[in-house]
Amino acid sequence: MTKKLICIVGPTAVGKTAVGVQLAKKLNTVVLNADSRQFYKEMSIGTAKPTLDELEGVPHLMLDFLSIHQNYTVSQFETDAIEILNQQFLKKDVIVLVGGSGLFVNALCFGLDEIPDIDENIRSKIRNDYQLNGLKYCVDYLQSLHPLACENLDINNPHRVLRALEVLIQFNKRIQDFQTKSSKKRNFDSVFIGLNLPRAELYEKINRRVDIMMSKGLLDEVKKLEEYKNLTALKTVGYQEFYTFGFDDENVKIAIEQIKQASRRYAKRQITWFKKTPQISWFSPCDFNSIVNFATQNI
RNA sequence: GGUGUCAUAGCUCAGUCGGUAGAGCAAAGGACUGAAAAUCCUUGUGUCGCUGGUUCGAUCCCAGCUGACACCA
Repeated sequence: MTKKLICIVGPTAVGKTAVGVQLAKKLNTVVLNADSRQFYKEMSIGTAKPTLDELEGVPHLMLDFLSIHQNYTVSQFETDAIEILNQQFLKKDVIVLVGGSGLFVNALCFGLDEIPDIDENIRSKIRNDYQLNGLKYCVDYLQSLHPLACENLDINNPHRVLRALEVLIQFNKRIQDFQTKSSKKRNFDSVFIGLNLPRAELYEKINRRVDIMMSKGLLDEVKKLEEYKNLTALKTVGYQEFYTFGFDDENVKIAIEQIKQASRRYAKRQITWFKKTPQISWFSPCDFNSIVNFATQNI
């Protein structure tokens, strides 16, 4: 019998954690986390990481296992998660994945194309070039290295341009030529459960959750991490806003509104992402019975 | 009570020498392969406060009304 990974996906604050825990209990299994900011030990309140109580004794894997000082990438996640799944599938026939980071879920379920690591020197030189000379310089540089380097490339997007540059410089091969768009074969089947709510209701929940985070002590957590605000992990909704606006009363109020807004926008992007995955069956997080029925029928 | 200024997109405001209007923000939609809670792209019809008047034609000029603000009593 093929092992099953039941993936619970959807926008932030929709209620994935609770559904995941309940489903895992029902199926007597564990939860694998695929929320890229809940990896970090130092960030808990602002990432809505489930508390010990909320875990209800269900083991959670890949939660709270990294330091913000470690560089972590999607491809490392792919490797680590596959290894953990292999171990767990020795004992379990079904595992529940809970996560809002679409790229990470896809990396695990469908795989990334293999691109070897980039030399640190090349990488930092490119970042430096970008800082000094700007995006247009990088695009021109790309173009000068390969006439078709910008084909199907979002040249307005610094992340994409810098990545394309580092790959081209290191391997003398365009990143597009690494990208096969084909899925990797996995030794388990993925079953996708999408959670969503009417937009107004979701936004209500998001706003309320930010207020709850504040009452749980978000401000202290954020202040404690301020000296690391330039780390990638801290480039996160709920943290950056305070570093931008500051900590006195007036600014805290502004930052809270900004966090709510950024979270709503983030939710919107997540919905856009997951909508294009045709394998997903959509449910309301309140409709737990249907979710259980669907899950049990598909394992 | 008097005088003046203002009233245009969800918000803040431009503008039309009279030919029914456009920015920023918000919002919506989309993209996404090693920074992804990141990053990027696209999208602007609204009784131009209300009622009349002048005019071929008024959001624009005139009058009255309503509301906001300022100053004077």
